[in-house]
Amino acid sequence: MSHGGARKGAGRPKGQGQYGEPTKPIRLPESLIKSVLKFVKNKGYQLPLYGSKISAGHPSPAEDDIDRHIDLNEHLIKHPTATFFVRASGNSMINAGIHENDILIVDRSLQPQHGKVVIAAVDGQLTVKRLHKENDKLFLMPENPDYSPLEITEENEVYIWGVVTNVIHSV
Amino acid sequence: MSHGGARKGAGRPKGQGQYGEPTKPIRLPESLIKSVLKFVKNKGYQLPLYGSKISAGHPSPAEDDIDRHIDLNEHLIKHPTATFFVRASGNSMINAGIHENDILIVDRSLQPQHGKVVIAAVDGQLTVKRLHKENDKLFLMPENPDYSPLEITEENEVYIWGVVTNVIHSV
DNA sequence: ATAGTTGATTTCTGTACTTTAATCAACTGT
DNA sequence: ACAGTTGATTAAAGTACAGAAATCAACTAT
Repeated sequence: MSHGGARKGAGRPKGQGQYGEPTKPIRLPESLIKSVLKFVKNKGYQLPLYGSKISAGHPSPAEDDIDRHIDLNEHLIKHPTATFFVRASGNSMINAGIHENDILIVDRSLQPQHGKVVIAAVDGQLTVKRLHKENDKLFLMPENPDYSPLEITEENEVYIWGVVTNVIHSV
Repeated sequence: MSHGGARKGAGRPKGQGQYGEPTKPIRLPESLIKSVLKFVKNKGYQLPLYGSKISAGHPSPAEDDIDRHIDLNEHLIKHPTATFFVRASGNSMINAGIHENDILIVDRSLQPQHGKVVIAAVDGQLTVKRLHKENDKLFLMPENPDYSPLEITEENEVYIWGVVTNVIHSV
């Protein structure tokens, strides 16, 4: 009086889970569970990055043109604990591609070297400038002919916060 | 012959876990476990966004100036399944803040309306232009005086891929 | 006294196990 | 014959439980 029985194909099919693949229980801090579930739902925000050439037709950019998939956080933020964002104001760095209200990604763990764009505090105001070293003198150089360089001396209290790595501009 | 015994303060202290807060086991797809652990280690990539004013001194940008904490993915990508990235080439949109090699964030779920910056396929080549509607005619407008507008007609095979929402520029 | 040892206690952590879900095939009634 | 029912089977999902870790206080030896 047997029903069913051992046979191929019986049982719940594989890949029927919500993720279509095997899962494992992992302990997560409660405060992050919500955002982790969102993160997982979006497959870790791994989105395709295309080049500029696409094959003809228009079903979708050609698969073979996909350079790779990237996650903005991982791609832009190398030192998460040392990184912060600043909203840019003014247009003294317009020629470096920094516009009013852009979001600047600042990495505090990078050395502010000659030629780097840095965030500096001048008179209690954050400002973006390119750091320029010349004959042991340090300058904060704007990249806009309407503005003047500022030399960093003992007198003026200038503190360099970090190095700007990327600019996020809203079109 | 008893040692220890029930008493206040005995036992492993609370908040001694690696996250300093209660945890819960959650099932995750195996392929994403690695990146989820990274995500959790970085506290969900929630980083502070500062304004441009800071209080004097230089221990750290004043706490009260923190607008909020943001996650780049959540902030920039509203429709994860419809979003992709394209690397910009050429400088026909320089006046819109789009430079060579910038990464463009493109949302395919947004309507390409008049005035929006769009990604279009022209002759099998991806191009960025501003969409311009005038008397029922559609144009792809460069934002660089050295380039000319292109009218979208039945003849030329122009397909609009999506709307550019943000530009990521490396300094 | 004082330092080290040991049992009791509490929390943390990973995974084993139970419950639920989905499918197949034999069985049953019309 | 055909549709519906039921047991067997396998996979998925959530949780309970056992072992590890950390701390306290009584005990012990010096």
